[in-house]
Amino acid sequence: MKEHNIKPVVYLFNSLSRKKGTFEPLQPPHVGMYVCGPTVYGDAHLGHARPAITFDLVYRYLTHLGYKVRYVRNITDVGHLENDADEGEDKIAQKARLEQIEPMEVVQHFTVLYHKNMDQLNVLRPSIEPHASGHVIEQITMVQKILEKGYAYEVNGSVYFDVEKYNRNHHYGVLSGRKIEDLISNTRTLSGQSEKRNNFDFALWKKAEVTHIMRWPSPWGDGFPGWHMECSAMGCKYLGTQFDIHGGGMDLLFPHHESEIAQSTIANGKPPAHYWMHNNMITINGQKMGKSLGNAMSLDDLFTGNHPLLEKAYSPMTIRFFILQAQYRSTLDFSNEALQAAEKGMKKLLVAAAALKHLTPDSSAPSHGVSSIVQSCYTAMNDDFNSPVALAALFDAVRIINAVKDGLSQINIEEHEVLLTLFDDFVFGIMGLLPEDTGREHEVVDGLMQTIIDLRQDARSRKDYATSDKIRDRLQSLHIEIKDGKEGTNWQLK
RNA sequence: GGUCUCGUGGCCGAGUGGCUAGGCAGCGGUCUGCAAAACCGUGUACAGCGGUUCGAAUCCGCUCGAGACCUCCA
Repeated sequence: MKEHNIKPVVYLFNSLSRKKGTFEPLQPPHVGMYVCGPTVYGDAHLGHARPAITFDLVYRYLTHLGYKVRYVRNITDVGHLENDADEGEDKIAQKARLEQIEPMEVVQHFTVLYHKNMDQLNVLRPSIEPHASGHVIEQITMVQKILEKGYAYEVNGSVYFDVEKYNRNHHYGVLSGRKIEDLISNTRTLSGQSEKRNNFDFALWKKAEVTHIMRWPSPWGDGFPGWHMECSAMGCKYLGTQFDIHGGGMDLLFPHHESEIAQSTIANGKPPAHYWMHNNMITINGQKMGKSLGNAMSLDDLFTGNHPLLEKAYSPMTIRFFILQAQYRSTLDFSNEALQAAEKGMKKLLVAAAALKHLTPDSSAPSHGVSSIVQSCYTAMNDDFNSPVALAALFDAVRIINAVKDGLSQINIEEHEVLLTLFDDFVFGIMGLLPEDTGREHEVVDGLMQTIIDLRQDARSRKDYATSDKIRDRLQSLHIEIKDGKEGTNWQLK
């Protein structure tokens, strides 16, 4: 483990117990984490950013603490069952038919787009990113195991999980808090239902109709895997039959994760994950944002400002900061006002981070109590990854940095070092924020700006304010902000 | 209908029994040729009603309101 003053005891909220508890990996220092990734049949939207950033934070923080994390996040490219007019048709296949192109072409297109957007958000790539389509054999094998154990039945080329039988000696509903009796009256009528023994049984393998494009051969004929199979099969393949953390959006709690638990428990003799973590939803006007609700905002829309709900474009880092300003288990309400507040707050933090590097420490300066800020950051993150509280602590440091920068206070060498480390670790390493103007032309621009600032300074010393104001106004119209301070003049892009 | 969650100041958002969360916006001041930025100061916020307690935003009950899941979804 990396050396820290703070004992790295992480408390996390486990959806299984609905309580916070200490995080104890099965095989420390190794941590296995599986997170449900995107179905690549449409643009990546704000809703995809939340789990990606949430679990990126978890990944970064656990890694920072010294854990060796294997982070697996899947790409769903075999589709799930659609539930509109084309009931039962594979999502990917449906889109492909519409566009008259190959399903895998659709998959490729949206996978590339997803990766691009995630890179923009500075979300680290997971250790392994398995595709469901590349693991059909593993899924078939797992279905066979469940059949052998007698917890599934084949009907007409499809295989279903026998929930009622499972529930006799297990609890189908441990995760979501449901009771099987409640499910009986509440399950919707779906195609193929008549084949099922009970309408709450779920498909492990589904027969492909002749028109179905995406299909694979199996012992039960041509078909495709059931909705929950891929995560169980791939999680098991790369992390073992039991691993530490399984994550995803709250909307996946039931039936997806519940069913994963059931089928893995039968296939492997034990439930798959020790800790289940679920991020909450992003809302628009208090309502969940979702692809199927038609109110989803794509990440490209956000980044370009090209959407009727958007007053302006918001940078990827603004989106990241916005998401980190809420604890992952809370809903986060979207609005232009909130996004603009996040934008300004983040800028303040990043400007201070840059200024920190150029502070001149004073060996005789008294202490600012910086170590308590460091402690607060760790305490916050250890408490179920409470990023907003950690950010609040960082803003305490911002105040100190600005005071020193303005010559209103001094900082000693030790505390300067502590702050440099803190910002490297937390702002950049753990929160994953990036300064936004890190172009290659940066140095040139810097030089040009310095020249202009010097000229303006000359004018000012001649009291030629007409010229100095003209320079400032022209720069202003280019969204370059001139800031005169005690230590000289700075500039930044607005 | 069933299961569950939430309701915090102008906005976002932490906080789970007593100690200033924080950010944005606003107001007053310092600095500045003017400004911007920064800094300092500034808000009797916890949906309502009742209960427990020396003490409740925090625990309990009820009422009202909002949302999620039960169907693919992050």
